[in-house]
Amino acid sequence: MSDKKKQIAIVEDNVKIRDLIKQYLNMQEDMECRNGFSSVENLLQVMKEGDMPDIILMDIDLEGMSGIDGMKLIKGKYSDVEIIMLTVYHDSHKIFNSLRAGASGYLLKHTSLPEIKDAIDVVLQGGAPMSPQIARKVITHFSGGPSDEPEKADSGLTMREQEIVVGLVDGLSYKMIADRMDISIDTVRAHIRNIYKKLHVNSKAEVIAKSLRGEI
Amino acid sequence: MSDKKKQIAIVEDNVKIRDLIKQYLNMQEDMECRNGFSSVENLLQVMKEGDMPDIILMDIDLEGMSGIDGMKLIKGKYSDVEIIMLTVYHDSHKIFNSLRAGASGYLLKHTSLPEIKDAIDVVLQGGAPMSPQIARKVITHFSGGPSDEPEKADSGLTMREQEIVVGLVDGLSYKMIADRMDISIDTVRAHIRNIYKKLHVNSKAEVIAKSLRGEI
DNA sequence: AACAGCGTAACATCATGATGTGATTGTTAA
DNA sequence: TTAACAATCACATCATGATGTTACGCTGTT
Repeated sequence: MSDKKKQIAIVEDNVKIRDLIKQYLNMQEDMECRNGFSSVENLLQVMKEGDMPDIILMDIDLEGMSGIDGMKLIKGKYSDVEIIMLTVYHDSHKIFNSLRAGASGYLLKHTSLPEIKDAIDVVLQGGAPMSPQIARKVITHFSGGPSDEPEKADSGLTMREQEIVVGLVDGLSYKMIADRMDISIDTVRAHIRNIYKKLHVNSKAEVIAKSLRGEI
Repeated sequence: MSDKKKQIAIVEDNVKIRDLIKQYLNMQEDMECRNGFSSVENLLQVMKEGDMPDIILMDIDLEGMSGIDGMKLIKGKYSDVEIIMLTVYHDSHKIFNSLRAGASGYLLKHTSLPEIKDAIDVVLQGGAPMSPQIARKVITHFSGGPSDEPEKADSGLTMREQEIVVGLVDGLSYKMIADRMDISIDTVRAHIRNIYKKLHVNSKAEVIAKSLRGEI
């Protein structure tokens, strides 16, 4: 790691909070926060003049340009700046818009000063800090899926049959499935026969395709 | 919160690791880990008998059914169980498959025991624990955007070979593919040989699975 | 001109998959 | 207590898939 102090910028319109964070960061060995800004416009001004921070702590709810729009702009121009969103919002829309726009992390504002410091360290090490509540939303979003499938068409497969399907999807042969499930190959055949009947197919390939299309 | 101890289950094929975690969790006030399992199959057996854990710590790399497949099965049947994936993999595919399959958290295995305990607490409070490195990958994925899929893992398949793959995914036999493409069945065989070589697989099933996972 | 890669094709051989028939055990619901 | 169904296993047979080897014409590159 370079021993040069990392430059941190803060964009936050509440002066008290801003100065508090700024002071705290300046007490750290390895970071320096020269500038605090009350708006994205101000920050951009300074960056255009060549004063490039390594990491930006950005509030979402700002006067003028929003933090999210600001981030898009900044990421567009200076793509290697890391930006951590700092906000009171739990709102999923804001969170996902931020992440999509390229945020490196997303912290809730009740985060303590040491935690903010830790978050910055995490980003410097290539990680992404996230409050657990935020992570939960992200994951829920994933689970819900991008195009989330309405219903899982049950197909009435039994436990055992589903396990067989899993084996097929994993690309296993009957023999390997039999070994994995500790049953005979003829039993595997029997199950597969029943699966074919229930799914109205007649080849391994179709079962795999159906399964991976979420039609099982 | 209820004052009843939360039931934790562990699925991990390394007995040492499993027992270590189990012991540690049992030393906690508010959690109990009665059962450790070496495979998803074993866990499912016990769950089927009505022994329902609140949270499952699940290794990804297991004998028999993989942790990801296992999670899909479990989430399908018992959707309100929380599952935390525990793994050595940084591999993006595994991570996203886990999250999509409904994992409540994703920890790397070097995670310390107290951190695992904290992770469980986080889940119980409705959050989602995530190692910073994992969070980073998730965010990067988001930044890539939901609509665009830039990673078309090329695999270097030729036009003709891709047509063959389409045929396979459609569930066609060699003969049917030959007819559709108006070539001989031996040519289909030849193409498929080359496809297998390029994709490092050795069955129709694997090609179909890869293709439908967007890995081609 | 020589080389490499693609698309085409044939022949052979063994492994695997698909399907029919039939049977035993246990659990569950009518 | 039947009847239905899940899960287990066996034997048989034919179709399909996997893999090795070899070969020819075409195209683009060195």
